[in-house]
Amino acid sequence: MTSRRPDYEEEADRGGGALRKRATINDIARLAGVSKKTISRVINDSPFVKVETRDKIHAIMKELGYRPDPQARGLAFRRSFLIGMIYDNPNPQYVVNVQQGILEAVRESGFELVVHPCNRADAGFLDQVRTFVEQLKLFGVVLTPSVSEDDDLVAILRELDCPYVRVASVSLDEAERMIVTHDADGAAEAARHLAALGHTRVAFISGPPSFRSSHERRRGLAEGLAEQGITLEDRYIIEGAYTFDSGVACARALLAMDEPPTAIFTGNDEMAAGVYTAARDAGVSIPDDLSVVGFDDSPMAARLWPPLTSVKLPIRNMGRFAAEKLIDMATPESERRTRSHQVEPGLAVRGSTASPR
Amino acid sequence: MTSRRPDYEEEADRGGGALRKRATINDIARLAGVSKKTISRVINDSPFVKVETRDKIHAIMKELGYRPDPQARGLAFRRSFLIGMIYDNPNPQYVVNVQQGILEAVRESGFELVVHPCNRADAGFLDQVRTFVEQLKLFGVVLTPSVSEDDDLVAILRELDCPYVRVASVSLDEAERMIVTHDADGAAEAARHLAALGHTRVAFISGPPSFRSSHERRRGLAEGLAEQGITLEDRYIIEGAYTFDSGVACARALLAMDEPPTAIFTGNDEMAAGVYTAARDAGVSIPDDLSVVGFDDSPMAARLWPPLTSVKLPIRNMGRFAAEKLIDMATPESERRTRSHQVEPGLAVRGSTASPR
DNA sequence: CTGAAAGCGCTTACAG
DNA sequence: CTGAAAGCGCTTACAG
Repeated sequence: MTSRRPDYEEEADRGGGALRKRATINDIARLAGVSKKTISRVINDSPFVKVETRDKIHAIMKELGYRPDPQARGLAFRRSFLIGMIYDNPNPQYVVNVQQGILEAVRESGFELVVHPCNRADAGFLDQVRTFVEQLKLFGVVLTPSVSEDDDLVAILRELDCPYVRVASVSLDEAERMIVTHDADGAAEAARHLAALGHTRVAFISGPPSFRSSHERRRGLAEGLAEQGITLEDRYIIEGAYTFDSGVACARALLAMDEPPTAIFTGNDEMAAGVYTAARDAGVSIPDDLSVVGFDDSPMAARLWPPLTSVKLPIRNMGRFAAEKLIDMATPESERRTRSHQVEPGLAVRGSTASPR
Repeated sequence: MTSRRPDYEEEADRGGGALRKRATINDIARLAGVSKKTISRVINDSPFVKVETRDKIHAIMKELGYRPDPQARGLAFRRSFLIGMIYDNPNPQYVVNVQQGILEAVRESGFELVVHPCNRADAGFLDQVRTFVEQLKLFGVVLTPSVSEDDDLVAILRELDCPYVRVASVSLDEAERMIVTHDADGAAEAARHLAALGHTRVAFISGPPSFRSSHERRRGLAEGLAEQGITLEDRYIIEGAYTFDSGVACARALLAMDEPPTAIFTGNDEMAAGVYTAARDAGVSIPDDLSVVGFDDSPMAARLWPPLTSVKLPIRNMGRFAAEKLIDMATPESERRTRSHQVEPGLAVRGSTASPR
């Protein structure tokens, strides 16, 4: 091989194919003096290759910078090396964090991430997901709430024989296929925090009932309060929609009560921001007149005034754990690293909570 | 073909391949009584197929729900049907919006989106991008700031013959490869708004100088003020880092001046939120004592109190336009829809701006 | 432990 | 306007 000036190579190639053509399995086989099947065995970590043969092949691969073509492998395997993330969560911070977690897990693994936002309200929703998974022959998919709660969707994935991991507030499937976020535990921690401050009239603004998390967060709050002998009264439970406007409206209703709550726990931070607005309009001071706790610990939480106390989920880790489980499914049990995939919510305590007057 | 009960099919298949095996080009060819080359011509919209032949083939494809396998086509084409998004922007809202725009553009097109966040400060940054593009044989990539400003990165893409479109505040490349966001125009609009309110002592908290946008936003502000006969004084220009904390620090310095500004324009909303904190600590009231204008119109802008006036970029459209340009590159000029890809910033006027006392 | 043949589902290059 | 052959870069199934 004669060495060429890079300039020349670039010049010669503009508009054409790759520069130096990348080595293929055939090149490696020829150089190693073995069949390509043996190269294939090395690529796939088969134990049926003599150690010296393997080492020699590895050396040649390294020298040529050889990397097997995922497209060709995929065609032969009838499966790609792509992991899909299917989601309908409107919270960008959540989405980006999960993506980052998945990417952390797949780094150096040869897998790549394909994103697929969707809308469960769309008529063609299930068909679209089916096409997506089928066309890309996805290696597996990560599902986040609320699509992770959709059993019809899961049925399609099973039918297509596409591995999946569901991220959800509560277990909905076999353990290997679940990342459980224990939202109730986080809500219970918020409840204990409020109880410790001396609150007894605690209200809950829930998300829409179609989200599991709405129920889990409520359950956790009720149980956490009950531990301290406090009742989450029905009159203090009100249904929001996980939106800012619904937070404003619900808070207005609560603050207009004859005996208004001294603390409000909201299903997410977005609604907590709505509570701030309603409180301001009503001349209610946070935290002096009213304590507020959110859920998500979004970046906004720390930017509000006073900064918002909020339940925090390790979202990036949730994405990473999910992808790791997916990859584990393809790894022989013997070679699998045992690793814990426990998700534990926490509470970021800030200035929006204080003892009632 | 005998029809089977779905139950049975599911039963029979668990853990195996796809249920009913999907039709291939060979099935279509056999049923149509032509060679697979002719099917291939139909798939690729070749004009060299008799109309009746084409129609017949289309009918058969439709009946069988045939969709060509992108992996197999990709292997033969030496190029995948994946579009990459390479980014290092820390703003999740921005990232998610661009992603949505790209997905809008590729919908029904058979392309899919692979995301690749990265860090320009990493030692292996360029190599990682090269591997990503090379391994996936990307159809093309969309670059957003600040990676869109990286000429070394672009050189690699050219070398790999990978089409790209750069999203940036100012033109850095041929028109077909650029989505120009005209940040300066948005900043100028902010300037005109402040001037109209009667402000003359206007300050600018910039982003890091390594971002083009920092310079463009400053330039636009200066030019917009100059139009109205107002000077953006050097003493009122201060360098931030696009972070909340830097916004706090810069605003503190500005408010401590003997003759503090009556209005502050920040390079992004995150720093504007920092200005709010510094103003609160200093007992300075927004907008009575100080007007504030941000950039991005992030969701937080409307949640702050008072709601933040901010320059708004059509981020989703920017992503869509970029992907459309990419797809256009592969479309013969004759069939290309002419469509405008102009990006125009706007100004969301809210409660954080008022006339100075 | 290793290999020759056939195949994954498409396209290119050539021929007619 | 249409097709037979070879090939894209891998793996499976079989044989030894």
